[in-house]
Amino acid sequence: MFEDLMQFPKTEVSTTPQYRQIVNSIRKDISAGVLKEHAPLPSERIIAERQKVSRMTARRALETLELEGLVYSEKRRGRFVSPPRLTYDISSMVSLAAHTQEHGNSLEINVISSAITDANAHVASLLGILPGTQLYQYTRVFRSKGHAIFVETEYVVASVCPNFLSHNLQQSTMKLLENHHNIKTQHGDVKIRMRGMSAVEAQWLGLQENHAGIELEQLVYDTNNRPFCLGYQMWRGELAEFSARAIVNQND
Amino acid sequence: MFEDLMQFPKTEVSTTPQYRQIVNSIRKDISAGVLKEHAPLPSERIIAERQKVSRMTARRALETLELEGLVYSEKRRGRFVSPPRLTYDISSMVSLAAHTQEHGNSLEINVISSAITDANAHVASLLGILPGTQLYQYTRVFRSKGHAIFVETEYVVASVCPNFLSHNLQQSTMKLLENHHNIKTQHGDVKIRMRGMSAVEAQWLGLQENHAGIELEQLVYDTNNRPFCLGYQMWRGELAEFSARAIVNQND
DNA sequence: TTAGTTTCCTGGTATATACCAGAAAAAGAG
DNA sequence: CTCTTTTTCTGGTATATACCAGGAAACTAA
Repeated sequence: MFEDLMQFPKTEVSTTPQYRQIVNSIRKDISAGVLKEHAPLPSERIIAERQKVSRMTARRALETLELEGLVYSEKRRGRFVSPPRLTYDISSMVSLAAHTQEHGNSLEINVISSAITDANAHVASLLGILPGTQLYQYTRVFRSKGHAIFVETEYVVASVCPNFLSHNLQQSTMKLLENHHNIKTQHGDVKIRMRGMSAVEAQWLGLQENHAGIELEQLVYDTNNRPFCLGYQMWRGELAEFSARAIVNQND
Repeated sequence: MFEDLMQFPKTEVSTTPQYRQIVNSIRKDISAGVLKEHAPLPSERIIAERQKVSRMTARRALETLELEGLVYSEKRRGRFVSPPRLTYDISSMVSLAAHTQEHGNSLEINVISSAITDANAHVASLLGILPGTQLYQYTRVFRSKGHAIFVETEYVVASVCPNFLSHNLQQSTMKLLENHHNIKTQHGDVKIRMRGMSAVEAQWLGLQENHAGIELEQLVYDTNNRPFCLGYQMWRGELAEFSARAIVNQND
């Protein structure tokens, strides 16, 4: 299965570091399809043995592949080949859940927690409300084919949608608010940044702490131009791709 | 200067790993302002000595801080505190160069290379031209206060702007095309993804290979709805934040 | 068959050591 | 004072070893 690893001529005095040679070899196997998506990679110890390097060197090679996004690791289970990226169109504020389901790709939603809370200073200032105002807060994990893609925490102003939490949260929030509370979304302000995951986020996604991810902050406005929902999505960086359409400001 | 590192009670039998305790300690110093932006962190050897851990453990702590984006490293010079993120508004296709300069933050542009090339299959398909069509290709590094932020490679269809490369490329491309070639930008399709840097990209930015970054792919259309410019920006992930505005599709 | 236990395998943490290459500062020469 | 050389400091690579904790599979007793 991992023949390429064997053939690599280590005798050849190369200036490229050993760990990087291993990286290249595995990368080749992945792009050639020898290793398919979600397939387990050889373990640190096995690579060390086959390549005649120390385990720490093998480890470094695998960690590099993780950094590149070609490989992901689950806590103590092993390392696996990353599947192709999932594209999320942030310009069309349509919830990913609705979008993906319409296109046949299943997207499972797990509700981790839901509660009524009081807005803290940060959330309050973004939502334009007073600190202490009642909010619905809930956290959901989104999976595709059994694999966690991202985790989302949303804050919804409670006064605009009484008994919100009594609904089934395993669906698109925007559609839920539209159908049951007559709130129409007008637009959203989105911010995207790269960030290391916190301990809880990593746990929710079944990953190793400090896994690199992309955070998506969404502030959603209703047709009265008032913000009513704030969401934070933490995506596995290697699985995500975001698309947007930029319109030129004519009076510039 | 690094007093906090000394006081940390390592005797306290904690379940949190030593390297993570060091991470927390340094993180505290950064958020408290003891360590200011671009300030050098103590070296691996010094941390190892002071904290009475092996150098590899100190190293792991510093690498974790890099993953989190709080710290960046320059090749063999040392590690430094990351400055605050720079926000780039992808919705208003205004070039970052123009935008930043209007707001007083200087943004220096270094032209690394510029040439006339033939479109390869990939670029051609995106630009809607035939492979082999002549293109202007140029690479520029963008710096703020002397620190590299991102590197950009753009491909412009040569036929629409003769003698394009004779202009000074140390300015906004969109404005240049508008002023000298009467090409007006209408909109752009943007894609954002996290990626490890290639060797050259890292070199251009003065960073270590496999530094995590964010790639921004921009396909720019003119008022005839024809794509004329393709750009790839590689941002230092810890320094970038992208904002966009999403408009809801009413007939959804 | 099923439920529980044991064993093996995985990565996670940690140490101590060694040498290399490049950046930068210190020392020396003119 | 400037230019060159040397030394020191930085991270980068690499080895060999050790023990731990949790997942998974195999084995074992009901």
